[in-house]
Amino acid sequence: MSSIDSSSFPSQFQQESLKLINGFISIKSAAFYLIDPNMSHKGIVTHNMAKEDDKLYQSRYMHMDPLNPNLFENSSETVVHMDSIMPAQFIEQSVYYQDFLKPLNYRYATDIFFRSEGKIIAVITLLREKTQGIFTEEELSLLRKQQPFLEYALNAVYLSKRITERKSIGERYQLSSRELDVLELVISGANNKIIAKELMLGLATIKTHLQHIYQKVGVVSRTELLSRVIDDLKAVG
Amino acid sequence: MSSIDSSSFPSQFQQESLKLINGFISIKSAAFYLIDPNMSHKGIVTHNMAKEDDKLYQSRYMHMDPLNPNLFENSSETVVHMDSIMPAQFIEQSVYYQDFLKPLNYRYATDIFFRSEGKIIAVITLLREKTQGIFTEEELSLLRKQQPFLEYALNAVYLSKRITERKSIGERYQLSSRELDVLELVISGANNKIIAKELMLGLATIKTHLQHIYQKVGVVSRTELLSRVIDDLKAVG
DNA sequence: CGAGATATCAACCAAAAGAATGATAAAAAA
DNA sequence: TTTTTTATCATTCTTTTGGTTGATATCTCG
Repeated sequence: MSSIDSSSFPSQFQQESLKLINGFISIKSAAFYLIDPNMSHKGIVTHNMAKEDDKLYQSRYMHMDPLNPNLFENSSETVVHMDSIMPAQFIEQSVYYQDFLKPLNYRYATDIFFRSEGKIIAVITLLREKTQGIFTEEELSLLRKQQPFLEYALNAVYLSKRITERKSIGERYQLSSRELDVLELVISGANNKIIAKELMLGLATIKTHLQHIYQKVGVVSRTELLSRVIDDLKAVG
Repeated sequence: MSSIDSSSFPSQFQQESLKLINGFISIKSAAFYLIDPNMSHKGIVTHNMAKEDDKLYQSRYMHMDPLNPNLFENSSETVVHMDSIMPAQFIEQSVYYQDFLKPLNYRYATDIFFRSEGKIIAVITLLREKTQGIFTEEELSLLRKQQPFLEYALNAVYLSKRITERKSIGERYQLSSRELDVLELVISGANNKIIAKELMLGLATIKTHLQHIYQKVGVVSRTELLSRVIDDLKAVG
């Protein structure tokens, strides 16, 4: 129970997240979507919701969803309630509501967005039927308090899983070819004097290159730089 | 000056957890302890609390703490409030309160326990002063709802990495447990001063431990040490 | 019990790394 | 063509790390 099967890891994370939220606030259904770079849904975990409903949503109604993540890509909102961004009459008259939500007996929708490096990488959708009432400010506030930790944990899990599209440090931080030469030797354990000799450069030059590498990578020391390399390797392994 | 990169720091999980809890209930101070098999404190992250206070607790008062994890090892409690398990007069007359809590201006204490395979592996201690009032049932209930997810995330995100890493490198080079503590922080990118602060040791002690690590691993510098760790990770992956 | 390992700290010195500034020249990009 | 990036190096100063020696206390294993 406590140890983790890495194969089921991401979805278990999603399940646990939904369980957590379900413990806090009353919902009819919920879904936790992982989003890949081209914004098609992946790794969907649902709570009290038929998979077909999600399929329908993606194929026919996603583009008209007022909570579509695309619309919030450039905002910093973490929790968005449909009834907070548009009047009730407007919602109830919309095609999206009449054709999609209403037939499934949903009335209130709230999305929680999770970002990584500015981009939305995951969304939790919470759905309520009419009788459960609107999402209150207190409930939304609770969700907003919860979001940062979920986002942190998600990144710690999800990002380390995105091995395929992972780029090496050099590409990721746009190091110049000479800087890469230096980095390679640093990783091999060489000190500056040895690097200088190896590349037939002055000691000062190596130091300058290193300063630039630190800047680009966003670290302040050789130790942190190597630490970063180790993290990248961990993400692969 | 040289601040460490918080994104790779091992204690970030603990920091985020405390931030989360601090977001929805009022506390004066908090601490997140990781506990190793022999129940000595490790990896302490505090919120609004001096490290010395924790040191004092561990050396002098831990054994008389009514919320001592040892006392709950065989229970399944997740959230325990001191005032829920004993009468107020009893607490206020106890040596533990008079000599430890009171001088530091604490009155109310609640512990959250996290288990792995039945054993308590981590504890969050929440402390309030008298004027903040007792922890209410609603607050305790909120914490009990939060606990399972934190426990899951702790086991999944945080500890799994930490433990495997510790074992592999530690066993290969026969490092002592303290040397591993230092190595772990070196790998995280910390410099000696920060390691000293984190482990609450003198700078000289860290240097000595490092010398021993260098000897055992067969390197002559921090850079080479990290290089070796990178190689080892590559070999595994 | 005693030897060796472990954990802690001090003081000192040397070497390495890092920070800041400035300079020159070629290459690339705008 | 002008500007920006890259590559090269120098100087100076501060901080960090490494090397050594030695001290003390605890713990563990034979």
